[in-house]
Amino acid sequence: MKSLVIVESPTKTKTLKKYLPKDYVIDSSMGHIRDLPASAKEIPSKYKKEDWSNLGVNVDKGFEPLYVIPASKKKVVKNLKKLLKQSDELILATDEDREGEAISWHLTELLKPDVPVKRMVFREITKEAIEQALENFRDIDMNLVNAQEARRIIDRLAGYTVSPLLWKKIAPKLSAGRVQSVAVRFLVDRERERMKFRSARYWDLKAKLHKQDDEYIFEADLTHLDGKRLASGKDFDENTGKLKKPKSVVLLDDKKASQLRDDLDQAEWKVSNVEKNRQKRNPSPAFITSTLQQEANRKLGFSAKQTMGVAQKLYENGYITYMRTDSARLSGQAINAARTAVEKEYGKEYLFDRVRNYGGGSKGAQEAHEAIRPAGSSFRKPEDAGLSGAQFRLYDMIWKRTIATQMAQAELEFTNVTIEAKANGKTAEFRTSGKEIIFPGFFRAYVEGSDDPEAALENQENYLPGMSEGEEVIEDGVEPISHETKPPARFTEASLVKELEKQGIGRPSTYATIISTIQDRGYVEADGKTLIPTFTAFAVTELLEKNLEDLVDSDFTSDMENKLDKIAQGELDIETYLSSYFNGEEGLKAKVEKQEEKIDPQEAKHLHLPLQDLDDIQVFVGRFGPYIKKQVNGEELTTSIPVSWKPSDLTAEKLEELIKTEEEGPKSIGDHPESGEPIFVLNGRYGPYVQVGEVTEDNKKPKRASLLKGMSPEDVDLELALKLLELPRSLGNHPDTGKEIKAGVGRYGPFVVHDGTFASLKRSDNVLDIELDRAVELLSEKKKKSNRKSAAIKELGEHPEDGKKVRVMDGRYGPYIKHGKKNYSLSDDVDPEAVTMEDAIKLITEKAK
DNA sequence: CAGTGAGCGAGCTTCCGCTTGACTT
Repeated sequence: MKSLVIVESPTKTKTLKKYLPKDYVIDSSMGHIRDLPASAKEIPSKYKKEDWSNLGVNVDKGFEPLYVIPASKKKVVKNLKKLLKQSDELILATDEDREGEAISWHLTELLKPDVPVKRMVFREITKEAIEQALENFRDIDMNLVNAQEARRIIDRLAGYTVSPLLWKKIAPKLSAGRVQSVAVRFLVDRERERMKFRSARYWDLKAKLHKQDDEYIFEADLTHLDGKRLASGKDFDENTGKLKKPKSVVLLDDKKASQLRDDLDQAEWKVSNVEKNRQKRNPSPAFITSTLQQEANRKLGFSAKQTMGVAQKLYENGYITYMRTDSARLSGQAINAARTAVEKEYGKEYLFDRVRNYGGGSKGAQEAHEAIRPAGSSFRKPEDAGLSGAQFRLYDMIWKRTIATQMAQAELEFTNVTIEAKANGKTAEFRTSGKEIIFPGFFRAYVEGSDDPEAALENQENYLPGMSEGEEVIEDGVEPISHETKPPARFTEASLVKELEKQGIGRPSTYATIISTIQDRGYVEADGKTLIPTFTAFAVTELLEKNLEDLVDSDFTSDMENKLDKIAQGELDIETYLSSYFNGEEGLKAKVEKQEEKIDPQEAKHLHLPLQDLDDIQVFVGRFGPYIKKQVNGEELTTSIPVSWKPSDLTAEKLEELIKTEEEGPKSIGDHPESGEPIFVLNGRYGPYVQVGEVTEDNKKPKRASLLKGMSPEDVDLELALKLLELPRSLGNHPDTGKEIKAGVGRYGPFVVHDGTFASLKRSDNVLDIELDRAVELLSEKKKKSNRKSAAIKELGEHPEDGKKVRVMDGRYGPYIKHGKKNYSLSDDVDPEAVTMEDAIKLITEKAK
């Protein structure tokens, strides 16, 4: 008897093969094999005329979905059909969650088996688990399949009815969805808080102290003055920068702080209180997808996408368990392996006396897989695993975190000491605290990273000499310290994934793509690790908040999950649910239709940013990017916001300035000494530039030149403008060859050129006043390189996505990155020695676009 | 490159969740 077993992932087929009888044929579906049509070209022609064809769901007839096989899956289906013909039995072993159940159902629908069909489920691939699964087949759970279908249809209806509204009202190709719109709103909301934020400055004192019989100097901070608490960051209102309760705290400014320091000059310093307390710490749960992405981002600087690429490789090569999971649960096998490793590596005293297992993952977790951990029944030590580069670093982190779960608690002792300084009738209270690690426990293996640098200090020791109440200490100087309150930090990929997961939005398989999607749609730009929402993000979020609140509310997903649970329990009918969402007066369809009439496109493009004193300047997003508008003397003036500006860069002052240049018209800063034409400083889409003469009707383009980086329009005088317009300019002739050397600004920045050889200027050079000697120097540096053959500067390791080698090379035309056989030059302002794998990957993906 | 912020109009854009493709140097 031949059985065909279908799983979701090809890697699983390999491991599963070991535990299944020899005559079982195992193959994979590669995820879903059928779906609603993704685009117009996937809609079968016989449905194209239908009103609902674009949705792929017959909303007029019971929300019947139209399923198609995407081109990429045709081969898979054909192959599975062939294999099934040769089999006597079909065993569906897709994942044990909502999506997995649906995949099994789609497989039966497509393969139409005329042999017996069995559903097999297991949560770990071990001999016992598989043997048990083989004896406990069940049927496909149609309620669960219905729940998945409802989820799929809801997402489609929401996404494909609201997105077109955005095309009509704001800009084509925009998108909205249950997940992405909430993610974008998180970013926009945080940015609004930052824009409203008003910083405050306050001062305190830091005292250097030592014991009478001990030279060790420690520091203590002023916390109270004459019994009243000193103001610190949390006492200030974020939106005003003023104290929330001015009467209950003491606020020191620069002068008062210095005065107090002088007053304390003759003070007596005495320990007034010593408190000790011990605390125990438990290790974090084993990794799930979201926490792995966060830690790799914090500790290794990987993006979510990179992390998943590296993890995929580790998984395929049998180093780790499945990397897309929402459960922190460790199997019995894993716990044993971890405990064995702890004992071997750290000794028995580091082993936790009980088994520690963190069941239950996040909100809405489906727990089809266990935690991400080293594969197998005994863990390979990272150093002995034969890994390098990114794979080694990620595996090492996973190994340590897993081991740590079975390690003893860490024990810490905190000592808080209060010291009083009395002088001139004033009592100043200083505090200091020490931290001692009594027993490191799991700290030996693993300490969780943090987005907050202050919290990262948590696990460091902080020595403090022993002191007792009443003891006198000696002052070694007191210094006023100024502090500034900071706005809430922008999201990073790590903190966004954390927030999404906390709200139960998105799934392990989608966190990385959510971030890509919102970037691709132009809602977000990454600046290093931070994610910054664009003007478009503000416009879209505003429109949704005002008109379709559900879609930007994270409660929508939790509400949907509750309904899906009911469907999965057989307590709610799928059509009833979908109809209540889509039809009726309060349904999505009617709402969108109503908004389509109601919303004025011009008003939808009008941003309401939390800016103060805007004085009727209005901000819009338009076809050519963001622009501003103001009525001046009955006339409507508009002008572009330069492309490099972010929403949070806007201030009333800067916008006034833009309007002013527009209002005054092109303002001449003088006439060209030769032609006599006026020279203007103008503001264009790419920022400020200078122009000679007016634009005439006859299509002739006037001479123009952009301002250089860091130049401000009001600083441009005639002399500077002429210099800019002169580029490329001649520097004279090369002393050796007699040929001319020119300086100019090109696509890759300022350069000098001689006899067809270009050399980029360094950051410290200025193209406007660079002299011949310096140009010769730059060119000869370049020449030295050109006489050499390319040489490797640094090996970076393997690219996480394709495993090809990445290295930094020094070539004839300057340093470049070599990725497989492709080369990418580095710009001159980066230090080739300091290039990291992360930089290289960024460059490669950018250039590949 | 760069100034504008409108409109002709066929056919298209868009969602979320599963999973990894590989024609040749």
